[in-house]
Amino acid sequence: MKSGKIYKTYLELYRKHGDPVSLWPQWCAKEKDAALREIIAIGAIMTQRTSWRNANLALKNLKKENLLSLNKIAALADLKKLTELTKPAGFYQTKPKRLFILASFIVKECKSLKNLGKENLETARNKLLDLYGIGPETADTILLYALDKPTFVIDEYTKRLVKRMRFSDDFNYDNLKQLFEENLPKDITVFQKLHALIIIEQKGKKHSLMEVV
DNA sequence: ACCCAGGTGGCCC
DNA sequence: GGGCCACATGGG
Repeated sequence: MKSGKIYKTYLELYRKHGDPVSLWPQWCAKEKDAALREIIAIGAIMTQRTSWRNANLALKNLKKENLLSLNKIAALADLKKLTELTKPAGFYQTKPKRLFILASFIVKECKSLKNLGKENLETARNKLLDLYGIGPETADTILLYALDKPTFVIDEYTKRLVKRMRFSDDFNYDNLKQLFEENLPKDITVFQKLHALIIIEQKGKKHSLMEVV
């Protein structure tokens, strides 16, 4: 493809919508940095094929029970409580299990999210992809937003943009990811902001998770 | 009574 | 290895 089209789109979206501060709920902004990164990792699972509104209900339930923490989730004896609290996010047979597996991996194998972030990007990505319930989009969301790694997230919104703008007719996840990464400055804030702007462009700010409190 | 929402893993061929 | 399909809740 003609180089620069993707970056130009970023600049246009930025001019149109302004700085996309955060896709995460307002109440998350009050969290401390390390806690916010954990919420993002947990939220990445809760939002799988689920409206942000419902994902946010699950996050708020976890917060109310003081379980919005990888350490606390990993320490649970069974999935009963997780199942009950995350029910609004749907898929109650799989999401609690996925969440527990992710939390256990971070706590037991890595010791902390921060430690996972010290790994090389590809190593960390492959470790996440090896976990049950973590596919490329969830892995990249965690890497980009919770670990500040330069990896581009491809979701349904991004695919629709690619289709509409005719950036590519190959919708393979890794190929699309590579296309964006090759046509953008290797700058995590650009990756983060473009992904957010793509969503705002298509849904409108009023529907974003940010507004759901 | 439909349809859809930050996907993923398990089938099938 | 690509193409379907089930999975579940809450809102329009």
